[in-house]
Amino acid sequence: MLPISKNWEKFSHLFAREEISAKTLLLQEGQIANTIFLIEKGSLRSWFNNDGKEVTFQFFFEGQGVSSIESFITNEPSLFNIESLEPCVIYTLSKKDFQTLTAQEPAIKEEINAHILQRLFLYQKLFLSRIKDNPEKRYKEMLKEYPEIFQRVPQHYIASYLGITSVSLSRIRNRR
Amino acid sequence: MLPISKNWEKFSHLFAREEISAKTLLLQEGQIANTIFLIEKGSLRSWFNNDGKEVTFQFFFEGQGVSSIESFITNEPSLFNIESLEPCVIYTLSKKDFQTLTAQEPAIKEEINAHILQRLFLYQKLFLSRIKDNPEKRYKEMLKEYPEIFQRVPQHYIASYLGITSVSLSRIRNRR
DNA sequence: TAGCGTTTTTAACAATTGTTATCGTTCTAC
DNA sequence: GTAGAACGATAACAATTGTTAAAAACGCTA
Repeated sequence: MLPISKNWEKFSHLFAREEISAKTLLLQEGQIANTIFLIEKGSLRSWFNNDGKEVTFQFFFEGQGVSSIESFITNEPSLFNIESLEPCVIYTLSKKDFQTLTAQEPAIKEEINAHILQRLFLYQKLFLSRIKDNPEKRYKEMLKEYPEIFQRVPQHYIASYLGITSVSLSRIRNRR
Repeated sequence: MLPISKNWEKFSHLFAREEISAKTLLLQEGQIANTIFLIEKGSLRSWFNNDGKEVTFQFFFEGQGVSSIESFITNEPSLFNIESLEPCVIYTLSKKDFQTLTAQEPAIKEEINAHILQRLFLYQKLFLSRIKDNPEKRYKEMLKEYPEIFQRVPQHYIASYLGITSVSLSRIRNRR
């Protein structure tokens, strides 16, 4: 999630509003990210292909800013796809405009750096969760912490996120 | 690993040489880290207690700088222990001296920031490995990438690092 | 080198998850 | 509104891992 603050609002004219349908690919694995997306309505997920299997590893909702920020910053190919889960209203910001913006507003550069740190702390947390907890415990943790996700996201994506098959998640959910 | 560079050498007088035996606790979970360790000889591991079970999650060798850098910087209690695997020769740097040092040498502050980023990228990599790969694949990856670790580190610590029991690792190793 | 604690292997069994397939149900696009 | 795709539950079976225990191998040191 990019922290969208006052700093950004002054530049709202640089953002383009877009309506997209569900399952729209906003960024493809291997491409260099040249856009930042802000979600006004709807949800996105990031996923990558692992030996023919989709692995979902993050969900995004209203108010969040989304990008393959590593790719966006370093110009390296993105390691993952960004795709809509529902019909969305998003605002897009091109890299060119982003550069204009950061040049004029160093505070935004700081925000981006803070954002990268946050992302990486998230990975740390997720990694430790994988070490410590089995799939069932991770499921319960997720249900407790982010119950709203289960209301909006198809279960097989959540299974993928939890590192198990949808069959296994279905079993865990119906374990008395 | 802290990248120990020329910047540090000027301050070698601030480091205290210490010889420690195997299985010495250098930092205890819950304590605030107030020391940075440089390994001249020997090896360390970081681990934490998870419901009574030790979980090892990193190994350190000669030339590496080690600390619970998050705790050291933020003064929050460390989330993990640092313990010697073998008899070691280490150099220790106190937080006080470290602060003197960073005040005089901003480049070292930069190094530390870069180090934190590196650490977090490591978590990202490890997290994705946990998502993508089963224990057997992670073992093979580790054997290919870091064969030297297997020469020096007891197998049950490696098993813990891979997220499996030592029994399971033994089975995987002896799978024809 | 003898003894003791640590580490690794092996075994048997239990629990969990994966795989494949089927079957309703729900969603979506036309 | 209907057809086809997507989704969730379930079943049967296979594969993997966990658990517990015991024995074998190893390494240190007295």
